Amino acid sequence: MKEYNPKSIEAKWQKIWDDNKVFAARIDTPEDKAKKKFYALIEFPYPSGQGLHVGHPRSNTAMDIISRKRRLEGYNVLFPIGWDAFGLPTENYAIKNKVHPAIVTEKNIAHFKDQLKRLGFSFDWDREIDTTDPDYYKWTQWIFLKLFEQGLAYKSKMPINWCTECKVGLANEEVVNGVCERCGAQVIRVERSQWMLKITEYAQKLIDGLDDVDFIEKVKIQQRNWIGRSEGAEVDFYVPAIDEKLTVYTTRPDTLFGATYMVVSPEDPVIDKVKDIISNYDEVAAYKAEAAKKSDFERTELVKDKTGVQLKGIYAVNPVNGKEIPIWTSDYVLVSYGTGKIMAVPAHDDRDWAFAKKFGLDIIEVVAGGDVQNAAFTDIESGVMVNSGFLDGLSVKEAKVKIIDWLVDKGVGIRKVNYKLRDWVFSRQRYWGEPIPIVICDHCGYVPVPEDQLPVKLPDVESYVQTDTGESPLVNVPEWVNTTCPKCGRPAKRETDTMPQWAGSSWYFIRYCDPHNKDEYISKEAMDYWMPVDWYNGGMEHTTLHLLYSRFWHKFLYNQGLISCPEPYQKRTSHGMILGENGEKMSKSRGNVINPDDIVDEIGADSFRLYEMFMGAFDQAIPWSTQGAKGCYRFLERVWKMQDFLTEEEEISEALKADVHTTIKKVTEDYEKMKFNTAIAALMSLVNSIYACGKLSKGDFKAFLLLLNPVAPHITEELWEICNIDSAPLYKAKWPEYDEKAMVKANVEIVVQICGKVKAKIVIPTGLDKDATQAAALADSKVKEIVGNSQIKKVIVVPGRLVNIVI
RNA sequence: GCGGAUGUGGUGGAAUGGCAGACACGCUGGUCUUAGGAACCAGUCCGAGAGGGUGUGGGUUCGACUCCCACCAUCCGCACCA
Repeated sequence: MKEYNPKSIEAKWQKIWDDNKVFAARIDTPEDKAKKKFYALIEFPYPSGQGLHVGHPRSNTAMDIISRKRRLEGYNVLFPIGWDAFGLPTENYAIKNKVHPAIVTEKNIAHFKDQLKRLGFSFDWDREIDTTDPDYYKWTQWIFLKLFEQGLAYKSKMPINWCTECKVGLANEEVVNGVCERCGAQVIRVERSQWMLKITEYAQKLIDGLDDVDFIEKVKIQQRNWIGRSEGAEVDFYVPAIDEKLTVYTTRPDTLFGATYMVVSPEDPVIDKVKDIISNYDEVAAYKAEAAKKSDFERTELVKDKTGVQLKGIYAVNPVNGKEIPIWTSDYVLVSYGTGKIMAVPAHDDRDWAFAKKFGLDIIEVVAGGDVQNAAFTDIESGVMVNSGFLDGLSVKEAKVKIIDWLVDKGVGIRKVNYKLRDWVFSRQRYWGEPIPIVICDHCGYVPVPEDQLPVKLPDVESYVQTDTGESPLVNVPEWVNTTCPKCGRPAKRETDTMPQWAGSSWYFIRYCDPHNKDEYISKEAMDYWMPVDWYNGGMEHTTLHLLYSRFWHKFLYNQGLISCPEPYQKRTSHGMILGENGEKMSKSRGNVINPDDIVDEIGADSFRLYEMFMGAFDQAIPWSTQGAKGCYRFLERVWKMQDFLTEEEEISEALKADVHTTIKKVTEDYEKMKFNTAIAALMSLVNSIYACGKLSKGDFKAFLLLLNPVAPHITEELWEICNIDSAPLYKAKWPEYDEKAMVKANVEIVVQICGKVKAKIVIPTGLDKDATQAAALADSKVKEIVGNSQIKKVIVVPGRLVNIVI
């Protein structure tokens, strides 16, 4: 027997798989199409300069296991790979080192590809895509134009999140704790004209669609929370001084009788309108200026301490009782949610209560059950309406229905659903992104670039740095910017903003089905066969970003009749992070980064993959342990040496046979549930049993190799070949099946408890009935001794498991 | 504050109503060795033992890591969303 040499084995099989295109997904022949399809997807990597980190292989290996298992089960499997290559780090690197981002990208991709190939993933490399390839982003631009045609892409001057460091506008999703998700610099609000995508139009569809897909529950919950649907009413408050209605949004219309003042956000246009009417405009204007200066971070920091100014000299009329209430402005009311105005009910809302206490405003109880002078009473389950005219005596729930009917009837309010979700800021003032295919014409406005002129390619520029005003470096390329209007033919300018990183990844799973199509973004044939993705694994950090954005694009395409399924992903799972050996998040600055290359060099890809799957529960964060990885290498060495155990015997023992079948069942089921750690533990146990026997039949070895193959594909193929398990290679074999009958052993050990404490163990024949089991337990000498003369009150028998005697 | 999770040996974890600690890592002792950071063998929850033991306190049950109630701790996400 040769020594186990992972390096040569792995190189050998990777070449065989490649040369024979073993993992190519095809629908060329009727036989291909007759097969059941399985589309497995991982989030395509961003090819950063640092190369692959150990997080990538965790997701990749998991889906590789599922894909390999599916192939052995006879499915036609699509398991593609590509590059999400537009983005800031590459651009920043390009700026610093004065290299074209395309060259940096090419270099990084080559490095990533090399690293991934060494790990032996069964990707279909013929379908490799790259979001920065004009042949790819042509279709990204094409989809943008579809959105534009339907009015879902629009330009709007609005306050956006501006990163002071990256000098770039950010989506809400990219702002974390008031700082830039990427660089950590402060984010401030600035007014800018931006391209926006109307994801809000799909808010309800994005919620509803979750009912029809198999996503892990926490993903669904997080998406629902992020979209933030709430039901309530809009109510009009008349303001006599300007003869206008101010409309507020509330989820508690039942508390309308308790509204003692009104608050508008500092940005509300009504402030301008009352400029000459109110007596303290200077004070209000100063407050407004102060609020505008505050960054989001400062605004959230001051959560507890409420500020505000009354608009003195005017009041609003509560439609339900004609009461005149003061109007205030405060930054605890957000311009971007609801109507930007609220009715304040301090008795039943914590924020209003804090504000009212600070400024000495009235607190009127309208729901009985609390002590509203000491704290807001916000329980909506138990309260009964009081001080509320025709609502008195009703429950909160009943009052809600009745008041809305009343408001609608009187024409002073409507039922209203609101969402926290905002439209998606889609412009970036950066170079390394897809150009937005729009021409700005003084006469015609925003004019889409005609389809036959796509792609609008990125021109070369001298410098990738934004201008001082924060515009895209593309403005410095006059020969590119200056063009003619496709509509009227007069001189016009190209849009210089580019798309955000999220654009290319919002539809890449569609392109994988038909990556080389020059005429369409996907053919009908490929779409009908491959879509939707059957199983998508990825990180939780993408739940409210990529995962939501791509569902939005997909639903839009579905609405346009451009794709045949309403949801892109049938199933979504998520892996836990791999931490450094010290239990902290892996990062360069902490110096705890593990490079997969080093591990593969030392113990090989199979051991590396095995350890990544064995280290712990797949969905939990787990610290890396290089020692643990070496333990997996030891296991594979033991597997390697099993070739010496092979005998001509067909069955070694009944017990081993039962072990093999039990393991087939366990491993088959555990892989499906992504319980890779216990599947591998079962395989290790089986190896321990085989070692105890010291011999092994070919049939048992065959089953074992197939079970281990998805995790450790190289060593299993090699052993299959050298032990001559079959004339065809393992990758052409069939997944093993288990026989329930073979899993049953002749005898079984059961536990005898006395009053719930284990006192003895007895071996009885399998299948013994309750009475016989009980008799066997009572006949045991140790049991007899303990029971003695005590009276037996009760005996519980669980056949095949235990007997519990209560005395 | 709201939402979600997690809590078991020295470590990663297993067991989802039926023998707690499977499977590994580490450690201890041994075999072989010039050597061992290799390989193999034995041991390894605590306790001398009876017995005790899954964050804490209660409950349900013949029986609870598992189910119920209350609490504590840690992690993650969202956060003035009316």
